[in-house]
Amino acid sequence: MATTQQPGETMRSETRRDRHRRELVDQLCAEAGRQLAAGGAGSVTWRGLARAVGMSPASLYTYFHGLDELFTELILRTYADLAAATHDAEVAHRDDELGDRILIGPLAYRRWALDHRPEFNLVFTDQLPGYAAEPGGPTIEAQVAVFRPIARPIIQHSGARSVSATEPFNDDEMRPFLGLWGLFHGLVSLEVNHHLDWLDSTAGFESQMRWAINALGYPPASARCVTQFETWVAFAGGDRERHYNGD
Amino acid sequence: MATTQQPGETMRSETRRDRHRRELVDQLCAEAGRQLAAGGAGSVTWRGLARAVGMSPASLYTYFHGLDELFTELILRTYADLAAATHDAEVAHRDDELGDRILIGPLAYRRWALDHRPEFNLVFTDQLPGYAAEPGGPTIEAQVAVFRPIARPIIQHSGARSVSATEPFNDDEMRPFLGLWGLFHGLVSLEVNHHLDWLDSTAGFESQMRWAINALGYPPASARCVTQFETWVAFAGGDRERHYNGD
DNA sequence: GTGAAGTTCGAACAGTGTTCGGAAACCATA
DNA sequence: TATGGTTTCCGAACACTGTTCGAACTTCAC
Repeated sequence: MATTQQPGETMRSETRRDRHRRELVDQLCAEAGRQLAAGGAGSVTWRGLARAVGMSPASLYTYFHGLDELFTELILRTYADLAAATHDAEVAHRDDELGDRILIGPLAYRRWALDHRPEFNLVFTDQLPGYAAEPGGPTIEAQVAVFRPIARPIIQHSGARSVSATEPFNDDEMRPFLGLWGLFHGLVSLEVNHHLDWLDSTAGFESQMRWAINALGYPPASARCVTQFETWVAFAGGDRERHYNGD
Repeated sequence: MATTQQPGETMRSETRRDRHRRELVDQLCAEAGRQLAAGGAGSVTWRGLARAVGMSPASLYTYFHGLDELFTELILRTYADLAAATHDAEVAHRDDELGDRILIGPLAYRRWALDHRPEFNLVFTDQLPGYAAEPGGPTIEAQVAVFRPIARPIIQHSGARSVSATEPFNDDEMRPFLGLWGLFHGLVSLEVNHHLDWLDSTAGFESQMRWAINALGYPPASARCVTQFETWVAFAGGDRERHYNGD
């Protein structure tokens, strides 16, 4: 269980144990993320994790109640990384025209997914049996944080009231966005799992998204939008990468 | 390795061992399908399978080279079951109007997925590390068999030449279908993995599909199309179920 | 300094996939 | 029908896995 400072508690100074605990939890998550990226969810193992940090397998139970709890923490951190990717992309292209701003979100979503295939599957498909995010749980907010930057251009354009950066969208605001989400999530999900290897999936994704943006009544994105985004990723994308691994 | 009669071999009468082998492979796949449906891919286990059929774990290596080979066979059989679902739905509604025929495919796709969540994830996401279907492999044809009945109304309507039931579609015919596939696959994938629990996903799916059919320029599906399909599933769907489990 | 709380570890248990050698059963052929 | 080769089956073993327990050890708050 990742211990976070409860809001009601008295603010005590961080003790020596607390810092060690915090650093070790980060180290464990980073190592788990490495094993996940290397060999998929099936190859992140309790004993291997203990071996990587030089401790006994039994000792790890001080920091996580078991493999399930470690996976939920890993899911939350992966959500945060994906949210950072979509957020950074939206911020970097905030001054572009509307069509480009709408296209940027799905592009960032796809780029992150193709660079983090096991993480994408870990977050979006049930790898463990019988696991379901409880309605009030932190998974929901993490999910909203992923899609807020993608939906912001649309909602800012359609809605009369402006949308603040921190205020979460409610269901009514999310619903018209459902179709677009389904489309690019489906295409990305198929591509991540090698179901679109028989075609030029990059061009296919771009053309499908342009068609959808047009069909929804928004102005078309510029021709240079995709290449502009890719060059931005090439320069700014590397910085975030170290941020994810936590070391 | 599921031994099938090679076309070049001399046709010998099925010996006692051959029948026993065939029946046991079917029994193993059926049992694996049961464990998969019950607890997800992680809970179908080699020793548990041996226990279920009353044999030693070592003996199973006579029929499958290992857990990976059993999973690929299971994937193929699951593909066949999903293909049967979409095929049966298309055949049953072949005389409906164009809009309804287009909507029926995604409805059948979604219905099967919600009734077979672990199977859906097994087929469409990489559960094992480093597995990728080879280009000429049987997975591709199995995938085409799933989508041929869904795409048939569209291709029959748009293409000048008629499409036979057995002839596979080529890439050019599949590409305009990509957007629709991405849309309903994405929505279903999200729904299967409990990412749409916060809304009425049934109504959302229906409205999104109707919108897409309209945006693509096809006539709208009738209002009673969905309820008609569901009642058809309630009567005819039960028959196919036994067909899948193989017993 | 003292008692409580947190941390670490070794040992053990039950479970897993897989390999190997030998003993049966089966089957085609002589 | 007897023979020889192939196929099937099993017990034992190996190297793993997640998890629990109890006892030592360290750190913290008072």
